[in-house]
Amino acid sequence: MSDLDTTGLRARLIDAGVELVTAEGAQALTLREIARRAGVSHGAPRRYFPTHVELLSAIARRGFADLQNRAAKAVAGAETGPRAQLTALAEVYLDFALSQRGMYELMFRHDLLESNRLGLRETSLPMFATLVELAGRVRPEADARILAGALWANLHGIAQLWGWGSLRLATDADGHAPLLTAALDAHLGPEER
Amino acid sequence: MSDLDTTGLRARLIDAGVELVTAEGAQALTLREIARRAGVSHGAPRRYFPTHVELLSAIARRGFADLQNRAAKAVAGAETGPRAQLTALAEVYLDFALSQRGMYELMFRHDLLESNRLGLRETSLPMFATLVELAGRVRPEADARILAGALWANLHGIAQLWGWGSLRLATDADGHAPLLTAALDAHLGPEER
DNA sequence: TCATCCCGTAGACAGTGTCTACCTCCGACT
DNA sequence: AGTCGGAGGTAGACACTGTCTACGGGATGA
Repeated sequence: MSDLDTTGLRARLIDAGVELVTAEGAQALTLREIARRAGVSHGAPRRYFPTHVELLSAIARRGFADLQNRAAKAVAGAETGPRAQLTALAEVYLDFALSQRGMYELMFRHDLLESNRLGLRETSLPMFATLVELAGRVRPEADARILAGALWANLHGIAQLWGWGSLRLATDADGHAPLLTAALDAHLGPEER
Repeated sequence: MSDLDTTGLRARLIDAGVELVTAEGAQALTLREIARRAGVSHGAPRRYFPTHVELLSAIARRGFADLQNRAAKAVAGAETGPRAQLTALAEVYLDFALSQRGMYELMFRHDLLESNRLGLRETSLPMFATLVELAGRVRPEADARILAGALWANLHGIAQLWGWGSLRLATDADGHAPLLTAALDAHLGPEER
């Protein structure tokens, strides 16, 4: 019944979708193609996902969970101190967005997901909570939620604009790194305070 | 031949597309529906736009031009001083993104546009150029392109995350304003330096 | 007058998401 | 043991999409 069931068709459909979006991008996530890759007819998914959107949402939830895991691991593995942990979190976030482009794209394609109803916002919440907590410790004088929200927005914007080439800089060799450090320095203050 | 022709079918198709995306959002921009609204058969657009993507790109170019106009007007109308002009530019940018959601969404849906080939990046460039110029005057010690890029990314992220509800703050009444001022203060320094 | 294109029509085709009728097991109940 | 019922998947229809191709018609130019 839940996504943890690794045997049933439900899980196989989600698996196929994750592979597909990773390999081919969000626009490849056709209901019929997912069914094909899962080895069933195009009508079968309807048993478990009444609509295409619900299947895509289940796939996106996998992405949010993945990102959440990476973020938690990064924070735990970083040197202590909120600033270093935030840096690690931000690096992992951008790395995820740029290495798992298809999945990241899906995760923020609100027209493809049941964004408003339960599920997705809840899944992305824990990462934002740690973001708020760490941001509050770095700059106690600021509104932690605003600070964290602005920082998240900055990361998201870098991922999107850099990710598909809207934003090209003179220093192409460095990639997105200078943007990331600029964002961190701006919102959190320079590294050595 | 160009988008400026207000009589031919080419311009009528773009007009219909702009109205449609404004009223119904990006996913409503069907080739056939645009043709219907322009009063022609579904095969007619092919004369002027060999593919769906090219028609959508022409519509998006209208959006970029509109945004560019608003930005220029905002900068011209603001009090002198780069910081005030940047604030006005940022406000206009966010206002555009949130009031013209469908068009803004289309403008950054790279899977729908001929993003790489000529046209779109060039259209969004002048705004970025003024962004770079103003940013360089506010903080001469920083790399202007990096600074402008990071700020643009922040605006874009706020527009996206706030725009469809990924980012909800405690202070719902204020809307996105605190995020905007946080971003401006972070990248440009507080208002009174 | 007649030939030539420009420009739009109309139909076909494969592919899509959704709906519905059916079929085929397998387990439970009498 | 025999039968019933429903869970779970199949298959076909439907309306819609983007693209392609054959066709028409009307103005323009030789």
